[in-house]
Amino acid sequence: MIEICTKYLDLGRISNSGQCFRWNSLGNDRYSFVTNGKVYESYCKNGKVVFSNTSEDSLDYLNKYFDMQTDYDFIIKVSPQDDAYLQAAIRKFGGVRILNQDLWETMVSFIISQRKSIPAIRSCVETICERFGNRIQDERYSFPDAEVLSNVSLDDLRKCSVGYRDAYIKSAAEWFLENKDKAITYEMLLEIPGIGKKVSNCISLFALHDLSCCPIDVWMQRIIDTRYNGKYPEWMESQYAGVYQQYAFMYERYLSEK
DNA sequence: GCCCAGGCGTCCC
DNA sequence: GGGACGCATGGG
Repeated sequence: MIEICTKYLDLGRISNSGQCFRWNSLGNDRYSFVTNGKVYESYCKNGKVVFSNTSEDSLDYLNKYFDMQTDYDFIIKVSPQDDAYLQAAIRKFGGVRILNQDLWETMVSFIISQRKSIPAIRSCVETICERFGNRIQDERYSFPDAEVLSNVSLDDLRKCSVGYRDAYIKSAAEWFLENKDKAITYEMLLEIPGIGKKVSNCISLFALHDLSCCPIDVWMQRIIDTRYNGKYPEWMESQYAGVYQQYAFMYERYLSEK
């Protein structure tokens, strides 16, 4: 068992943040998630986040995964104080951090994400893991690496409910194997069929950890149209745009559910 | 059954 | 460079 202490780490909200698709609620505010080829279990106790089924050798990984080196206090402090909408979003979702996720898994997850709901993305990703990943424990499987998916037939990919994205995934696998020794950038990702600005921004934010990247999906466009009269607010072009975007994305979805 | 989803590629102007 | 259109599929 290891613990991480912070006020900006809300497991429940992170699990529903739309940046990760392999988190599950275990009930009683406990969550499991698959990353780093392992299944982690976590809960919050006395202001600390506890990882109950792992030891010190995962501490460095989890500190990186949960972005503990970034000062969210500062990011929130320098946000525009006169923007009532953004400040309300921060108050509600300030416990969400931008995760440092695996590049390859994030590439495939967000290629799948286009024109799909978050539950549908989770379902697709989980099916791909069950069919092509390695069994870790119980019914949990690792995310298959690029070499494995590059050798899977389009038919077998399509059986995972990815639809027309099957060829995108396969060409992304080949691209990734060719470029795996290079430093991948936002611009390079745009070369891959099926990856446009929005998806490349998501990958750059959630895997390359460029906090200035600001994915504009249907929810963000709705925010621009209805909350800012069709004009991009200043914070969308700031150096922490991706973080503010995450709060706003979740806040707008939250408001629509009420 | 209908509508929508963390969009993109293509075509056409 | 911008706008219309088709796209596979599941969840609500």
